[in-house]
Amino acid sequence: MSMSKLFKVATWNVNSLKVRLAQILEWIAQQQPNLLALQETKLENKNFPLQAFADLGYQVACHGQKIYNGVAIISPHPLYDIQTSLPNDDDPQCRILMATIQNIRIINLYVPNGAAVASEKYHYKLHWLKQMTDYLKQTETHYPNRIVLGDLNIAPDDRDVYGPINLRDQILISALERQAFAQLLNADLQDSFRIHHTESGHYSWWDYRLNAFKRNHGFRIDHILSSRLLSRYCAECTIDKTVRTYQRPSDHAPVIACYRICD
DNA sequence: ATGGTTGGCTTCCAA
Repeated sequence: MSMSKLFKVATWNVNSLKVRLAQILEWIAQQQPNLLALQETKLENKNFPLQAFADLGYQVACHGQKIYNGVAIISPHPLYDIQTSLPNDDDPQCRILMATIQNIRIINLYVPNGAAVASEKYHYKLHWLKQMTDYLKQTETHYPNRIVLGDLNIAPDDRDVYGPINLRDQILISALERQAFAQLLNADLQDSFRIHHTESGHYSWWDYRLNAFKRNHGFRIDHILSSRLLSRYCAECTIDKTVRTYQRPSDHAPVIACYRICD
């Protein structure tokens, strides 16, 4: 008889770790994830509150800068082979953090937002995604157990956005972005949320403006993608929408996936 | 109709 345990993985764009620290610590204490990937920490590594996480039994790998961006991986397990950029990449923006945990290669991404279709930032986003996709395809066979997660800043199809007709071809849902997302999935990755849910209306981000959360005007842009081998063991994937109702919330809610892995 | 909110350490930029 083979024994398995649940390995709980989460991703959360916290929009400033400093502002959200108490919420994050409380959430970890409640959820006890085996892995939490954070984006938009907006914090230099030297200012990361390591001790607060150590007090909960968690260790941290972080890759941050002042004002913008910043990613971190929080886990009770040892973190191996940490990488903070793609090979031969000189991008000064802190958007990538990779580590191996429990024999699973974890790739935490804060994909560029893109600002507006056809803008300079939009082209940077598409170029960035192309570089990442090429890397993921090149390294596909090295990591049969792989999870790519984070704020991917793309709503993959019309089920993932509140007003697909009115918002057609806007940022986060434009045809080229969706094409880039599909290319990313071609690197042996499956959308864990869509393994378990096929219906529309589930979102992970709601704009702070215009009562978007109250009206459920959201986008599903935060994702947990896993290699096909690992996807077979994905038991569930949910979005913790309650977090968005907290006082002074991040504009994103955490996405959680659980995998049955062998002892 | 193209609105308005949040975070950072700015006199605006990014989301």
